[in-house]
Amino acid sequence: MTQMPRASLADRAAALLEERIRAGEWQVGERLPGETTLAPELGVGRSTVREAIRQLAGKGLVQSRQGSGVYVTALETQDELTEVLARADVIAVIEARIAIECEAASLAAARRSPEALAVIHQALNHRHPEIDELEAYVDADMEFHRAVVLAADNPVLLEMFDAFVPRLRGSMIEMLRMTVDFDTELDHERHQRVTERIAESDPEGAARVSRDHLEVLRREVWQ
Amino acid sequence: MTQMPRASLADRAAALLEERIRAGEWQVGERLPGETTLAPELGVGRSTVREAIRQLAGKGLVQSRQGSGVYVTALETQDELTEVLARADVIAVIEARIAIECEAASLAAARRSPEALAVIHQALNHRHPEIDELEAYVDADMEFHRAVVLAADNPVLLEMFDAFVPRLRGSMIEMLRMTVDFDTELDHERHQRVTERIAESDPEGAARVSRDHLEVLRREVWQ
DNA sequence: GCCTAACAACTCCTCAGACAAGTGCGAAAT
DNA sequence: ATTTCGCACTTGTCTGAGGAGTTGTTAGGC
Repeated sequence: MTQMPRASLADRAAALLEERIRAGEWQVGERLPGETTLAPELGVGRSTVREAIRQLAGKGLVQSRQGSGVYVTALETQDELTEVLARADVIAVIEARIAIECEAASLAAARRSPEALAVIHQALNHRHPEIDELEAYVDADMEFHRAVVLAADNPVLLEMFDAFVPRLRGSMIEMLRMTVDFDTELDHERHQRVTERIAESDPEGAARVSRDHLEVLRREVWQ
Repeated sequence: MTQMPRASLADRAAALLEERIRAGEWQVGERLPGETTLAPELGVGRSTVREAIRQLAGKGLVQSRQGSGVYVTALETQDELTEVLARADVIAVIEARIAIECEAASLAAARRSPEALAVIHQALNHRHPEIDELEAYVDADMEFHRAVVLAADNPVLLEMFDAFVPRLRGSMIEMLRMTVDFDTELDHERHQRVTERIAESDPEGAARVSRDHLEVLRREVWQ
């Protein structure tokens, strides 16, 4: 019987690093120690550290930038859809959002479960137009839209929506920072209209209002 | 403006190898050429080839065995979306298809590139209502719908659609086998209407006709 | 005080060469 | 015929040397 070959040093180094990343030793976006630091720390040569890092890069956990360092990009391995999303431009993502959310709003209106409606209302109340911090505003916005998709009671649509969020968050914040005359009152009003249509069991109306809302977003970005 | 740093040699080598693997140059279980062969072939050093292979190993495409070689273990990485799709029931998938394809038809009508339109027409001609083999009929159907999504010119929508196809193919074939009085003439006519709306640059019409077509499908399944 | 340019000290990227460790095959010895 | 040995070939690992890009500091000019 042949002995099971123990895993290579690079494999073990990769596993060790992955464990430390998942444990939260470095947050997403943070930089890992340099190769020359990690090598003696892990008790291996520099090229072995490099191969370990490449392995994690293949899994989508880290990303290296020449001259700068190796950065944590995610805590879980990313799938193909998020990979496509990372490359796609914002317009394409918004168009896909229109597809998902209009249908979701329509289905939500058709199904209209009282519990799901309560979640939507709750998310709507979190969306104060007065929120001054951009990040909090965008997060509250995403929470509302997710509640709508959740109300559609379709796991496929939800999975797709969740793939969008991390990609869009940054762009939305940046966009709002650029837009000087963004009317939060008007924005909030549009969300209220979506909620009303769903509450009234008006699928077509819900879809239409959702579309109008997101088309505004697309135009904002396009300029 | 700062220049976008081009991908590293190792990244490009990995992409090149991945492409050749997916193209079927080596079957699952087969051995890749040795590092010392690949290095000059790809025009890079041996360590660079090693890092490229590590990257693919991280994605789960290959696996290396010391003293023996590097072997192909899979042709595609298991996607989270496809995992969800595998569990989701057919109704949920069709609903998601409605979301994607209506918007895609609408965008296709709005953009209406002559080349994409030609592809749609070609796919439509492949869809003879006389096709007696169920599998061929469904494949021709999928080809047509994919052409529509392709015409939308949105990589995100296309990725999602492609995730649907393998999941739906089997169910569609089974469903058609059950449906005794399936009217292929009527089915073909509906596809023609979609094509016409796109050719006429009528986004709303294209979306509406697409929806009607898929709603029929949903009702067929539901019963 | 503010901005810019040059610089130094990092970082990762790539290569070449050397040797270790494991595999597989064929020839030689039994 | 079977076993053993050795050789060729594979991946694994380390090191040293530059190349290339980034970042922070510092000196100089405005």
